[in-house]
Amino acid sequence: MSLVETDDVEGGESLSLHQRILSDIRDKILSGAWAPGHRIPFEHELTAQYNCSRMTVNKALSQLAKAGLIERRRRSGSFVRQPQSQAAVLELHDIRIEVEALGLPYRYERLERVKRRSGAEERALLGLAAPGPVLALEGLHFAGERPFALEQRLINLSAVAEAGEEEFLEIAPGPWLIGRVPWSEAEHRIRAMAADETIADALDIDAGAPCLVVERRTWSAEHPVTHVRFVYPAESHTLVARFTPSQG
Amino acid sequence: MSLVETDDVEGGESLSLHQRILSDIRDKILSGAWAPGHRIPFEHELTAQYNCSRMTVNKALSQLAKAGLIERRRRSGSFVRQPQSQAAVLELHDIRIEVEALGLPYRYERLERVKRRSGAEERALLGLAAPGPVLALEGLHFAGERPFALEQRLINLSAVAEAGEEEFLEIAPGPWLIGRVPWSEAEHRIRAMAADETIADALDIDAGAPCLVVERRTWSAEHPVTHVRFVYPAESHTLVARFTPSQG
DNA sequence: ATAGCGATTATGTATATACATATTGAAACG
DNA sequence: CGTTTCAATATGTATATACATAATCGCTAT
Repeated sequence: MSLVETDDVEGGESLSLHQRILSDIRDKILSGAWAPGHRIPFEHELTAQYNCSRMTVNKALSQLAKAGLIERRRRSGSFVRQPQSQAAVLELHDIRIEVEALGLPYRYERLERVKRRSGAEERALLGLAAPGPVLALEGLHFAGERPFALEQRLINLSAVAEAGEEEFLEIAPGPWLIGRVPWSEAEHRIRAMAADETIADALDIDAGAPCLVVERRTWSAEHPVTHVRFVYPAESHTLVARFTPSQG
Repeated sequence: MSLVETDDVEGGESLSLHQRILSDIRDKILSGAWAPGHRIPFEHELTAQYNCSRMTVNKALSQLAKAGLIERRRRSGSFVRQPQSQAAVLELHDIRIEVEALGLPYRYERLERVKRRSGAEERALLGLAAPGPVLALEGLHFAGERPFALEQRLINLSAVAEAGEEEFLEIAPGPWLIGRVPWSEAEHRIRAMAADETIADALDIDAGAPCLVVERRTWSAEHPVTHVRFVYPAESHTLVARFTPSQG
């Protein structure tokens, strides 16, 4: 069974066998050759076709199933799934890195820092059940001399007590938290908003000007950690997400 | 080796063994118990610990590595990776489904449909190298009686010839394309914008009002397929993305 | 000392095998 | 005729094993 009939001169790359099987099938699906609903050859057929063991075929098919490209049904076989779930990998970069990528000097400046017990609104933002101590921060990210983004943040001090000791005068709370608290879950909300007086003032734009607002809530092992709202002037910012339906 | 010493009364769920190993390790990492850089027990240690074969442990560790939570080094072992890459899974729903989820009747209405050779600007939007036939569409998605989103779309007719035959009078091009052309790659751009005259008119809002703009380019096996721009009035729309750093 | 070499070790990939589990289709039965 | 039962089948998971590959450690010879 391991004669390795090198009759497939085509590939010649350095892919492992199960990767080659996976990508062959994925290409058939993406090229449309195998339409949604089409039944993929049974494991034992692929086993014969690639002259390999079932485990190897299984590895490829399991991954395709996890990627959502195919659906596996016992006794029936594996089928190309109907609608591509349009799941996109959206990477939200560190603002410092974003700014420096523009070739501009980066600076963070704290505007406000208040420690208090969470009110009802703040509990809602954080997803907290009971009141507790929170740290409310407001700061500005600069690109050169111009304000690049306004940050309004709540930190749940019950989850991250050390944050209470930190001043955050020139270090942004984002990177500080990342290095300290591993996150297990997060939620983004992205929307457009007209700048109100406060925001217009901070960002040095006209009141009513359109802004992109990105809100993020983060949990670590079930505990709410932080809620942050970034407000970008519309001209200065675009979120870009590039992605593929599966993960190869 | 398969005595299955049921000494672990704790779990009791219905997870497969490799899933349990995976989630145990993931929890240790996410809880911070194993900090970045920490060396994870060797495969043969986990093999002993869980009283299972190396293949089973390997399956768990391979998946953690693919998810980016750990890094594997030959001869050295596996290590918790440094920075959580903040990759978010952003799902962009079908607008029809979004509207119907709000309990409102959905309707699509075509505003414009022009077939022409692509100009320079359109080639840039689509990512086309050479000029070719394109279909330019403009349409409105309604939630009840109110305009919900404006859609401006270019379809590369060299890639999807059949689209040239379709009128798209009441069927939105999005779902039509999804069912016909499998996509292999896409790119999103998300930004805020002030409504210009055309947009304000179509969406029945004031000129200058903030809008959320989502642009998407899609490829199928290297060929540019379509470029679409959705414009939402700021009040009517928020993108939500919920995600975890790994994929369990 | 140090450059080179081989033994050791952990991971990477694959095989052959085994049994569990869900589902289907057909035969047996009331 | 409808229902139950059962065997066949494809996937799901796990084992034991084997060899490949890369990196590191320690020894040796220069």
